[in-house]
Amino acid sequence: MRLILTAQQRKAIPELTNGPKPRKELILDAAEDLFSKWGYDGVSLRQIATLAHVDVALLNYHFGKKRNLFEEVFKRRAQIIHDIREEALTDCLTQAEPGLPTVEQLIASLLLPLADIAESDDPGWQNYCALVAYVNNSREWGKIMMPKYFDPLVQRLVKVLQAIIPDAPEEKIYWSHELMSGAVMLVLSRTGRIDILSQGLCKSSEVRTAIELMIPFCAAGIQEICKKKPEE
Amino acid sequence: MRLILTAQQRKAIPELTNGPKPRKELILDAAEDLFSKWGYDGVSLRQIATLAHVDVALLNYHFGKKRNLFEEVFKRRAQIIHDIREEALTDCLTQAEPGLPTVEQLIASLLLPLADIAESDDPGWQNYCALVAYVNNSREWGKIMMPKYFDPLVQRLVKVLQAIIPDAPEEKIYWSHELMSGAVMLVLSRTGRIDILSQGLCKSSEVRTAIELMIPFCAAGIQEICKKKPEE
DNA sequence: TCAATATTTCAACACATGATGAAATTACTC
DNA sequence: GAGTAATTTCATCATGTGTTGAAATATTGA
Repeated sequence: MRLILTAQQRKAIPELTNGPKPRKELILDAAEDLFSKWGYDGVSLRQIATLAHVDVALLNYHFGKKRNLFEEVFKRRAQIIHDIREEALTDCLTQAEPGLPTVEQLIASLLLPLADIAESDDPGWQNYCALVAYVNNSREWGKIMMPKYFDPLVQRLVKVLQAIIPDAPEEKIYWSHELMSGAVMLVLSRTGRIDILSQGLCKSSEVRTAIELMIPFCAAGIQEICKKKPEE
Repeated sequence: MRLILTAQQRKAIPELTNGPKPRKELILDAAEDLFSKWGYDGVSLRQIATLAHVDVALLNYHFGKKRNLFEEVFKRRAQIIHDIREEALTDCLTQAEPGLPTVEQLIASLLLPLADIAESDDPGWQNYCALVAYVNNSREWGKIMMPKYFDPLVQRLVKVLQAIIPDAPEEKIYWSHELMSGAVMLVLSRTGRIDILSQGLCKSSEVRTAIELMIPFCAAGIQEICKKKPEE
């Protein structure tokens, strides 16, 4: 049996909405799925090609080397996710005017969009969230991809936090973000560990639950370590 | 030039303390180093053999398949790290008797040993910490390795937390741990991201700094989300 | 000293990998 | 419909992979 359909055959199949997806996107979808689950080195081009029902050589035609395919997968949704979160942050700030939002409001504005995205109907977005977590924890990719697409927003967050908690030393703000970031990323990667640990009581698939708890958790944490210590 | 020394040659070199390390351990050291940096699939047996100055076939002789080598690397220090932390936890509990420790004391008893280990002089321990973070975030390894060597202690932690905050719903305790766990693991993996983000103000190599901030951060977070909400 | 055992090396295997050039097919434009 | 450009397939390359058996060497114990 032949799983790889010709372009003709694919056109003949009436897709859900309208017309077939371009093969270039099928490849990105498959790559996103596999990379998010097994990491860059854990996936071969042939696995991707098979999942996308496409010839291996086509990956090279559309994306060149493997590294570049990975970057394209990451880039595809990076801008979208950035824009959504930036808008939420801006809304949060304007709503608080002429004052400033609370720490909790601020954090919520950046985390709630992630919950929406991670629990979206589109499995592609779910995979992508796990991919971001993978990249963030990766030595090789983190320093290349995150600064470009995610750090600008973090810098804005840091500035606002400094305005809200003016006494806080800058490094504590950065470390606070690091801790929050670790929590977010672990939740987004949905490792299934908490399911085992809690014997089914908690499910790592319930990203929104986790994020809604994370907001007060981190807000309290940040305020705790940034508050003025009593003289010792 | 021949980098692979015979056992004879190796014996001739007076090692720092006493006698040469058995080759089996040299292999584990090299594997630990590389696996912690590049992950399971990112490292080949030949890379490990080269770093250990050892023949490739020797890896198979001592450890069998690659998967097994990885497991042995993980196991080697897992028990040690568990025992250290368990003792610290027990100490914390006995010191608080006949009462209970505070949330902060409890968390500190489990996190401070990690700071000691991660900032140990032995680079092997530093690598190992990053390896634990890798395993914890990994789909394939997390469910296999963590439940066996790390979860028992977490279960004890959960029980004590429930005793300290009796009103807290069990799932919130588990989620609290998940969030803390994410923060710890990101710090232990020392990705270098915060160095870039903060333009050198914070260094991901300073694990102790991060962990000392993390303790009040998480303690406040846990108490915040576990406290009784006012009626709405 | 010598046999038995454990360790280490060597050479090679079958297979998977990323990559590519050329041919075949399809899509598009006039 | 012919001709051009874009897309897709096919066959293949060189290299790297994990793994293994057999030979060589070192170690141990009597």
